[in-house]
Parts: sequence; C-alpha cells; structure tokens
Amino acid sequence: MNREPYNPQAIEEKWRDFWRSRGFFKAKINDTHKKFYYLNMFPYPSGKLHAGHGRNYILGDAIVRFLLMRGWNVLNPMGWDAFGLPAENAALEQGVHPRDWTWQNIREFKRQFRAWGVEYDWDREIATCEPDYYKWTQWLFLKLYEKGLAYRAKGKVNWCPHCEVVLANEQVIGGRCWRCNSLVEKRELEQWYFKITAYAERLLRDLEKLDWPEHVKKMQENWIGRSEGAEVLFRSENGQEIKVFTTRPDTLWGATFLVIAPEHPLVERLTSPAKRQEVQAYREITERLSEVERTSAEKEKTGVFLGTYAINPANGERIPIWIADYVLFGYGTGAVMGVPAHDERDFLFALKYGLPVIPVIAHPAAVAKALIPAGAYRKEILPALQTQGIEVEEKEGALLLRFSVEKQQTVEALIQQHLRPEGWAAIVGQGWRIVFQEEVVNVGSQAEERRALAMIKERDQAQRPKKTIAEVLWAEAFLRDLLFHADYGTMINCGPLSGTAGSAAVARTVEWLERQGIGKSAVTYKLRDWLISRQRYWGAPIPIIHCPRCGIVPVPEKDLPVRLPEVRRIGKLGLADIPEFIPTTCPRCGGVAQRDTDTMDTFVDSSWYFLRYISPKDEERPFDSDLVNRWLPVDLYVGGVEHAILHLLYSRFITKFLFDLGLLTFDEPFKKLFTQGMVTYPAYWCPNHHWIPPKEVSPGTRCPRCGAELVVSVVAMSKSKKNVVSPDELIAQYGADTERLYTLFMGPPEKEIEWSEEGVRGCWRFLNRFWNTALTIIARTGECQEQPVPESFGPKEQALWVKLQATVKKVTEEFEGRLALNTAVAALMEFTNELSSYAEDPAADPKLLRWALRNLILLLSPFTPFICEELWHRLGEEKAVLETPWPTYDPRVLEEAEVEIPIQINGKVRVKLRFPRAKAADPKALEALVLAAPEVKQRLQGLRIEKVIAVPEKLVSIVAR
RNA sequence: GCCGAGGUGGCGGAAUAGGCAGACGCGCGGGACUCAAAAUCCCGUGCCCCGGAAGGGGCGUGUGGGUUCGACUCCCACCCUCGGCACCA
Repeated sequence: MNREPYNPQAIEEKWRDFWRSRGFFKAKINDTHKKFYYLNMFPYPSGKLHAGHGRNYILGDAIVRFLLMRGWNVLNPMGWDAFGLPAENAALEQGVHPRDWTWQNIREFKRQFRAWGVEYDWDREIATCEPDYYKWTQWLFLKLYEKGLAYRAKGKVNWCPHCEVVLANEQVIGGRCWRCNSLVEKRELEQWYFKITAYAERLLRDLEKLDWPEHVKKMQENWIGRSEGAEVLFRSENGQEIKVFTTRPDTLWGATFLVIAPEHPLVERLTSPAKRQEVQAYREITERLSEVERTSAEKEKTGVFLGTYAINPANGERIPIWIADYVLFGYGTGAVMGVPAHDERDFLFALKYGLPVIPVIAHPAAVAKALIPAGAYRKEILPALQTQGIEVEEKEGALLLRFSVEKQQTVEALIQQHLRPEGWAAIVGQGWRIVFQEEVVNVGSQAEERRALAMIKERDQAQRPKKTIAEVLWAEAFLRDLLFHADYGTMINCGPLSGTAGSAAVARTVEWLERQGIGKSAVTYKLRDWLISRQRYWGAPIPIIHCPRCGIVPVPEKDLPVRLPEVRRIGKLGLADIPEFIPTTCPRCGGVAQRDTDTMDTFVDSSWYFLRYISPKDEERPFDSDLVNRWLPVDLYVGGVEHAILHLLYSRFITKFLFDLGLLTFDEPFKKLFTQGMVTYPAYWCPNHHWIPPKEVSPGTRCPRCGAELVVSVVAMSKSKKNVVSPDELIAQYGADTERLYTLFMGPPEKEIEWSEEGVRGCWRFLNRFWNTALTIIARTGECQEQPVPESFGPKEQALWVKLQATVKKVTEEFEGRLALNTAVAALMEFTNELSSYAEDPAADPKLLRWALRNLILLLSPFTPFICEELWHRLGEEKAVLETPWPTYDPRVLEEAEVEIPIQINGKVRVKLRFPRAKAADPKALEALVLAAPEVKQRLQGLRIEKVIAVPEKLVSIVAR
C-alpha cells in the first residue's frame, strides 16, 4: 500500500496557532472550584533555549495537557526573570540597552516555546524588569523596612571582583561566585539586608509540611543549620563580659582558654598593651585572607594571645583569651570556649600553643592505656603485669600497656609499686593520671596539670622542653587515640556534676548554668541575613532616600516606582555612575537629598512573582489577595535543583512575611515541588581553541583547527561550553514531537542524563510506526463509529482489550503520581506494538481497532500533541483533543483477566501456568490447581512435598525433597 | 569529615508493602527489499556450558556475610560514583 509518509514539518505548523487561538491554555481565573496552579520556574532570558532546557518546559506542557483533559481549570503562566548581570554585561560590551537585549531574547524564547508546542496563558506574562512589576518589588522592600526586616548595616561582605558586585551568602558556592566562578573577596561595606534570620525557625519547621523531594528539604535544613546548645557568660579579669555559644555545655569544666574571632569588637578592650601590636598585625592578615583561604579545613590553625585572662565560671580557673581565625565572627556569638580534650580544632590549637588539656568526659571506649618510659620501672613489673593478664608491648625499653578500664586501679597500683623513685608513668583511660612512686596525680584541673608536669620534668630530662602534659603524652603515638574525643560520656573532673551520665550531661549542665546565673540554653543558626544590595544598573532601584538632616527616609508608596533612569550609556558602577539619578528632595523635610544607588538582588524579584500572575496588570496593589488566596499555594512547581536553596528559600521567606502582614492566608508558596535533572552532552576542550562544538569534532577527538588532542567531558549542556543541541535543528530534522517524546522518554525526569542522538532516532522511528498504524486503521475503519462489544471478543481481541485498560491505568497513574513519564512512554510503545500487530490481522474487529486507536491518540497527546491532533481530526473527530476527556479504564476487565502464575520448585521457576484471576486470588484454590497440573506433577515425581506457599495472584513456591 | 542520592546487559534504563530480573528504547547479529547503499520492515540478542537440532543445565542486580520457601528489594560490614555542606563551636 502506498501510504502517505509521516511528515512532521507539514503537520506541526498548522496546529501551533490552533491551540492558542482556541484559548485552551487560558485559566478561568474567577472559577477556583477545580483549580490547579501549575508553575514552571520562570527563566532568565539569555540567548536561546537548548534541548536541555526542554526537560523543564516539555515536562510541564505534558502535565498541563493531561490536567486539562482531566477537566482541571489549570493556571499555567510564564514570565521572565528579566533583571540581571548578563543583560548589563552585554550592554557594557556591545552598547545595547539591557532592555532591548532582554526583550530580544524574550522574543526568541517565545518563538521556541511555540515551536515546541509548549503553551502558556500568555495574557498573564510578566517581566520583572518592567516598571509595573518592579514598582511592587520596591513596595515589598518598603513593607520589609516598615517592619524592621530591611536594614542597612556595615560589615564584611562577599565581593566578586569579576562581576564587581556584592553577593549574598547563598550566592557564594565553595568560596566562588555562583555566576562567574571567580574567587570571592571580603570587603567592608555598608549594605542593605533582609532579616531572613528572624524566620529561621519557621523556615526550618515548616519544611515538614511540604511535599518536596527529601534531598531538597535536607539541603535547606542544612543551610539553615540549627544547633541547640547553651550560651555561657565568661568574665575577663578586667571586667568584660564575653558571651560564648557552645553545643557542648557539658564540657565547660574542660575549657582552658577562650578564642574570639579577630574581628570581634571586644578584641580592643581585651588586648593588653604589650600585645597590641602583635594583635593588630594578626587582625590585618586575617582580613586580607579570602573566605576560602581562611576556612579551608587543611589550613593550620593560627592565633594570637591577647595577654589577658578570663575566669572559667564553672571552676573559677584563670584561662587565657586568644583570637584565632578559625572562629567566625558571623556565627553564634563570635566567641568560643576552648575545650581541647573534646574538640578536635581546640585540641590542635592547644597542642600548637602549649595550652593545657584537661579531660572532662570519660572516653566511651572501655579501654585504657599506660606508658611507662624506659628506665622508669623495675623489671619485676613484667611478671606482675602478666599474672594480671595485661597486654604489654616493649618498645625501646618503654612499656606500652593496654587493658580494660575495670583493671585501671589494679594496673595503677602495680605500676606505682614497681616504679623507680625517679620514674614516672602515665595512664590514659577514663581520665589522665600521672603515676609517681610517692603519689598519683589526676589531671583534673590546671593546677594538677602544672604540678604533674613539673614533677615529670624534675625526674625526666627529656621532658623539659614540653609545655603541657598533652604534649608529653602526644609524643607517644600509642596513646594518641585516647587523648581526644568528641563523644558524649560520663562527666569527670566536673565538680558537682562529676559522674553525670553522658545521656543527661547536656541537660543537667544547662540546668546548673541557669541556676548559677552564668548561662542559659540557646539555639543558633548557620543562616545569615540576606544581603540584597547590588551596585548595578539593571535591577530594581532600592526605594530609599538619604537626607543629610533626616537620615534614611523611605520613598513614599505614592511615589513608586523609583524608575531606572533612561540613559544611553551604562557605566561600571551602575546607578552610581548616573549623576542625574542621585539628587532628589527629601520627602520628609523637603530639603536636598540623595537617592540610594543600589539595586536589589534579582532574587528579590523572583521571590514573589508567583503571586503576580494572578492579577498581572493590577495597578493598585502587588496582587489581588482574595484571588491569590484561592489559587495558591502553587499545586505543582517544577524547576532545576540548582535553586534548591537560593530561590526556594527566599520565596518561602517572603511568603511567610506577607502572611504575617495578613495579605496571604497560606505561609508556604509551593505545596509540591519537582526538580528535573540536567541534560548532559560531551564537551570538547582544545588547549589552543578552547571549547569546540561536538559537531565539528567527529570523527575522532582531535581539534578540527589545530589537530590537538581534545579533552572530553560529559557535562550539562551550556552555551559557554558549546555543547548544546539546538531544538531548531532537531525540529527541522525530526519535528517537535520527536524531540518532545525523546525528552520525556530518555530517563526518569528527576535524574541527570546524557542526550543521545540514537535515542532521538528511536523515537522518530516509533512515531513513524504509530503514524503508519494509525493511517492503516483509519483507512480500514472509515465508516465505523460504534463502540466495541466485549461480549463478541475472541482471545486476541480480549488480550488487546485488557492491554488497553492496563495502559490507560499506567499512564494515568504516572501523571498523577511520581511523574516517571519515561515508563508511561514505554507502556504506550508496548500498546502501539500490540495494536500494530493486531491491525495486520485481516479479521480484526474494526470497532475495537478504531476504539483502541482513539484511546491511544488521546493517551499519547500530552507527549506528542501535533501528530495526535492531526490523526485525531483524520479520525473524523470534531472537537479538539484538549476538549476531549482523558480515557478511563474499566478495573473489572483487569480484575477478570487471566494471570500467569510462575511455579517455583525449590526456589527455581520451573513451570508457568495461566489461571483466571478469581481462582488465582484464593491461595487454597490456587494451591490445589497448581498441584493438580500435569506439568507440575511431572516435575515433582519422586519428590516429597514439604511445603507449599501460594501467594495470591503472584506465584506458587513448592519445597520438595 | 558530615549529610543525602545511587551502583542492574555493550549503552539509557524497567521491576522495591520480599514473589517470573533485564519492560521499553538504543546498539549489535542475521534476514527481506535494493544493482548497491541509506531508509524501512521481520527475526534474534544477559553471561557461560552441553546438544546437530528440539531442548537442557549453571551463573547472574558493586563486594562479603545474614534473615527467608523465596532478596535488585530487608539487616550487618565494606568498596566505589555523584550531589550538597564543610574550622558552624
């Protein structure tokens, strides 16, 4: 038969405007009876879309088409996160206005969406760079300011030298700029912040009620970083109060020094005159270090003694005060107590600077060790230890002992008994004990530590240079693993609290601190306030006026928006480079004043856009609260994981703030979140010509220009690495449906996956088969309009009928559940294959053929809408696909279908039998049927049946010997 | 280092309230069509062994143990990969 070939270019174009002109994607905004707010993260319009971007939009479009056919009133808007650096950089480099550059890209994006068949409710389009939008971003700022949640502060901020702009903490990834990967520096600047920390607890707690991927919630949880502990008040000898945060108040008795951050304001008052110069020098060095250099864990700890002392409030001991760069000013109170016996960093610091180590938590391991230096003991000790069953190792004359803690007293007594007068020995176990012939010194306080050290030095020349007992013990590698630990355990050397069990240690210490009035329980977060000032042009101007008389004055709401000045040329300093923008009059006193020249972080723009879609053109207010409260929270939000912290945390914060203002009745913006994975593709790097497009490389892996061997890496598609696959080319070659189908079929949508040319061809072949099968069926069943009659089915018809029900079930469930659409596509391919072979039978039932095809077209239409719409109309349907209800299935057909039951004999599948489902559902009946089956009887010949396990509808397992 | 996800054919991946491992697709092999190739269509395809064939047997989900009639799935220990955080007191 000479059939019309599948020609996507011819059919696709005709449907592109059909859906739009019919208004299928327009939400009925006032009818929220059966509403569904589906939202894709809006893009930053830069350049062109590539096949990797399709992962997000094609998935969304398929879901929305499904929902529409299911009868939902879907709100599915799209807009533009249109402020940002690339536009401004393009402006600086090419002299184009950022707005023109941005809108040029937006037009391109919209053209590509249309080509893909990805449709939105374009009446609701928004762009954050337009005054009618950023007016309300500024309004949001004013509201935050009014509530004391927007404030200006001087401080060390992250500065990207390449972008010449400050960055929020969330925008520094591993010490580098999130956009350009430059090393971030620290600068002291006065900047605007949003007080997101005021919402830390709620942002953490409410994660629980979100239907989000667990790993995203975990990331936010870690980012917020809640720590429970206590604040303890130390007092310096010159009367300064030093507040310290610790998660381990139970180790307070072991605090032998204090360390405060070099930038801590108390440093001035705590430095002794003699140390002033050294301290100043150290502070300057620290200041110059980048965040990465300073916080690299490998970096050796450094610090400087301030020359003054504080008192440990638990035991009254004098402890030195240090500054060190491992203590961060921005976390906790910027000061820590040094407990070297139970904190690794403190231990290394103490060892380096000769600060005493006092163990105050018993070692959780039930072993103890002892060191008896060479010449310190009489040799009768050896048999004595052996009778006690103590493990002894002799090393260069010294004895190294290992024993369980219960034997500690026995061992101690034995050692003491056999020690020479000038000898000494050390036992480390539950605590540290130094043994001499005349006494045993427990290292439980600084005084004891000093005394023990002095006594050792008196006896042992070699130990004279040592500064602490810890140093003496550390010298013997055998003892090291017991010298420091950070576990919970019984408190020792802790005065009134000694003996407290590890499980109660923290609570009891906090209680004790509160009773003594020197501390209280406290919670700290890693989350810092959100720095939102940007020294740029292409952003929403901060609506603030600086008046020499009135100080900081907010721009009155009626004067919003503060418009971006229209200028020809944009300078490197952003708004600060535009002299005519700055002067204004003070709204309070009417005098001469100056505008704030910072713009807001673009993440402020995107922290509320999902609200604006509801009433995008409202000139009176940012959003229509009444409608917003009916439509939100967003039912399903889809976007990339890269926003797991940044955008998603900021949006949650702003939503909670607007909730507190009484403008919203919900306090979480996104009920369900789905994060799609990136699409990767090989990228080729030439040492001479940088990134080479894959197309120019093949065959081989050499540079087409210089022949150099290329470095290949499979990485996310990106324009900068030139490894993008162009949708325009794919559509020209295979059509949009093929690209859509492959995008949804290539793997689970949440996983990162490599784009495959061969995979695309597979989908192209499938659509050809589908097309041919459909045309065959349409030709054969032209006149027939009746529904199939199951009563008339033969076995082949029945099998196809059952398969159809199963396919409808599978596809529907994937859309409504886990969104593993790759498996839905697989099911549709299976069904197409079966339908296609059934259609070859000249005796095939035309009613069934037609019905099966009709359903297949509907099921496939969210994936490949063009070919389906075309075939749908060729089938003679009057309405559009999107006006037709989604197919349903009859569960009874599936229930009544025959099932195949595998029969295991001694763990191996030996026979497979088919039974009606009703029979297989009853374990007793199933067992009887199986044992009666001749194939099974034959297998069991000569064997004695020991056990039969019949699992209804699944399998039968027979154990026989 | 800590937290999280994950290791299944030549490849992308199916199958987890414990029940036929490898759906679907790619690739590969064979065949048809063609002067030929491409495209398309049909058949086969986890690995190994016995057999001329029909057929039969063994091994297989990162490694080693365990629970069970039965383990990709549960438990213990370990190895590797990816992602996030990382001197956070």
